[in-house]
Amino acid sequence: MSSASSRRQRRVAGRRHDILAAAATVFRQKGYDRATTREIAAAADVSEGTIYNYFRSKNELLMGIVRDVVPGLLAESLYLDEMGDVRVRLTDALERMLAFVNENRDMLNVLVGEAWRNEEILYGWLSVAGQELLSRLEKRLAALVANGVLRQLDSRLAARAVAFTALGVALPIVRGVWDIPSPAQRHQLAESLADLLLNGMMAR
Amino acid sequence: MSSASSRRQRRVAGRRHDILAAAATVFRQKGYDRATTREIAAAADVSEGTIYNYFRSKNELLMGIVRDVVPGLLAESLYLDEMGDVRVRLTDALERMLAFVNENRDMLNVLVGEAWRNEEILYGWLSVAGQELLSRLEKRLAALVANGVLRQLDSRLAARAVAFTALGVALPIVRGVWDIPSPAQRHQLAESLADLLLNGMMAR
Amino acid sequence: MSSASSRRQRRVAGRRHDILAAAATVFRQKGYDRATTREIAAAADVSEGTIYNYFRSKNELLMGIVRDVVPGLLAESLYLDEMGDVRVRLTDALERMLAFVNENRDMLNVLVGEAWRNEEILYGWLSVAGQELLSRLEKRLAALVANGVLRQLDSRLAARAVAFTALGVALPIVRGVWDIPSPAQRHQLAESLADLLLNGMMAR
Amino acid sequence: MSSASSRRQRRVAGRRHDILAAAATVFRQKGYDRATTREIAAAADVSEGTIYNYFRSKNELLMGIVRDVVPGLLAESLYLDEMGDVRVRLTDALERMLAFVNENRDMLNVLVGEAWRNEEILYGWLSVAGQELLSRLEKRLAALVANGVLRQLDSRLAARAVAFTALGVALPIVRGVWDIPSPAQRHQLAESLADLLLNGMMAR
DNA sequence: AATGAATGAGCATTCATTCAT
DNA sequence: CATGAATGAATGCTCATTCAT
Repeated sequence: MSSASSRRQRRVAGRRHDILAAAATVFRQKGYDRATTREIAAAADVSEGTIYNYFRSKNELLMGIVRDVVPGLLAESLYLDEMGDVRVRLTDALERMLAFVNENRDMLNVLVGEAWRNEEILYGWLSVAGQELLSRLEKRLAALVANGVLRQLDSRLAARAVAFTALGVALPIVRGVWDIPSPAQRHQLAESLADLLLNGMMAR
Repeated sequence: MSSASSRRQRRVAGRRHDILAAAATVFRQKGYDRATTREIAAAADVSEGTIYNYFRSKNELLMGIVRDVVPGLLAESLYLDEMGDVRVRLTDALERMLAFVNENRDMLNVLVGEAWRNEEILYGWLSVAGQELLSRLEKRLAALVANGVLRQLDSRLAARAVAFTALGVALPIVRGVWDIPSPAQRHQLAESLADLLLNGMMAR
Repeated sequence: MSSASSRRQRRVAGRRHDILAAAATVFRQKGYDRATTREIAAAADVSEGTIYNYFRSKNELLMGIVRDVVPGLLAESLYLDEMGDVRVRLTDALERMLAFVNENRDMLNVLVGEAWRNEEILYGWLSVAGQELLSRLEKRLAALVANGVLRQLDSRLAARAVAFTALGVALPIVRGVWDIPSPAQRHQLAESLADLLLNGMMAR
Repeated sequence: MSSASSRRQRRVAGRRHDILAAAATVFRQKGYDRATTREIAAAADVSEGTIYNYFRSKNELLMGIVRDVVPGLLAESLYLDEMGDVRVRLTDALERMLAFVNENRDMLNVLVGEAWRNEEILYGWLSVAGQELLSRLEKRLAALVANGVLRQLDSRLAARAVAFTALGVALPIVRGVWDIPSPAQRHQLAESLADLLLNGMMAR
């Protein structure tokens, strides 16, 4: 019967996801190296052996997390190409970024922490996503400069400034040293950052 | 004899420092967890046992590195309190920060990487230094706002924006994904960032 | 229905045999310890669980193989009790032994390899078969000595010499370091060995 | 002082040997696969970690045993090239072989047992030693045939017959199913085997 | 102080066996 | 009966730390 087999399939898919979520939690708490497969198994309420029915090794757990997060990272990247006031659009983009970071704190925490040491993750996944984001951003800024909306500036450098400011804001959230901001706080933060980035701090 | 004992002190201090430098190198290459005391001993050209004559544990090596770096972090913090054009001062401050980061890449790499997981390092040292920097920066910005040099803005938020932009720029250097910038490049980068932070991206 | 139940019996017997054959193959390739039930199941085109419907444990697979081989070992043992020229009879016996070894290489390989370690197999089966063979052989030789066909010799020792020579020749075949000899080669080998055993190497 | 360092060297050499001897004992009792490093460590009265200060892996223990045994195997090979009565010389050679087998029962047991499964050991060491022995033996026999001491026979086949007879006699001793023969028993056994090999079983 | 061999707790991974479906 | 996911004990190996020399 399809119901029996599909139920099993669902259970199997569920297990995979459960194990990955448990791994992300333990990796965030202890870091990849200090996390043990025993802890992960306990966190997933599964025996140690079961982990190896779904993943070939501890490292595959990490890679599974990477694969789950990175696509969203790209999908949620800053959209500035739509119509409308540049301030509104930048605010909106920053806000969505903050929301994404907020929702994926655990996995991003693991991802960034391991990328700091693991070249495979850094260059194979995170760096790829980062380059993609930067290049999209640079094109939008160049277009806005051409339109005369933004002043003459090095669009490559400006893209980095925007991206790194966003990174600088996101990191403390991901690391958990900033309390999770509420949606309203996120909106205000995004607005203020957009204001600063567009108008600078100087008095006129 | 004072000369004899001071010579001994110097030799001892030298050994201590050599071991710490070796540990920082190995920690950067492999990360704290994957680094072995055997490797550190080899890198310091010392036996494994000798490490334990100077440090109580592997973790103390990490803490020794922290203690060596953090004071410089505070000493090199952004000085904006002197006289002169705000643009020149901000440029100068950013430039010095980049130079400091450049010179201490190895130890900062270890420090940031471990702070990502280690609450003791994060809250005991890095966070303390960060809070100190932020609070100094906020005071300077508030003073400049009061002077009318800067426009009315949330000085707390602006301080964060400046600090996080600096962080965002520094991280790739520390991680080693950006080539080490030359002094000239650093100056130009600092100038551009100061310009963006002060004047924003908007056309006037 | 008797036909239905006998069909089931045959199917069951078939499965049992298939699993045992698969086990013998995998045991020969990897050795008992390094063979996994998963591999055996795959080789038998059966699920892992099914093995345990026919055998209580992995060890029972080994014992099943033993039980399959040992009776043949005894049945094919050296017959010297018939009439005729002793040289012809010894040649014939050695030839049949070689043919048996050739045909049962896989199972004998497993059997000997495990008997080397496993007291149960060695003493419970192989040694029993060996003792039986030796004692039959000794009796034949003693009779031939009594008949004056063979010279005065320690029939116990002579039996061992014959048996061990046969063993020494058979082992490399079983182990697979000798190419499988053709029937013609087997005949020639048997003839030469019989000649040596009967006439020795000395010039007259 | 040389005494201190040489003492350490001796202790180190002793440890290596102790561990290897313990490994040989456990390997013989349980076989390579069923032997655990924990047991070996206990048998050597050493901690598990210490094993790995002297050997890279469990497999290296096996290889260490191989390297210890094989040279002796070749050195003790059958010398038939000296002057004197062929019967005396063959008896002597067989006797020395039996003595060697007797003294190295444990290590030979491991060696043969593992060669049964392990191609590296079989072809890398045992087979090499065997080929060397066979070729030496064949040359001696050919020379004796040429001298007219032995009758016309296929020296290749005769060498195999002698070697395999020796193998067949040695195996039960190595396996431990024959009680360890006393020197006197070994002499008598060697004499009888030499007699059989040289004169055969036939009445004249 | 310096050395490096010894220690043993701890870890990732495997695999025979069980049992719900 | 057949299946194969789940189990968890067992294993080879690592490495921070100790300590006799």
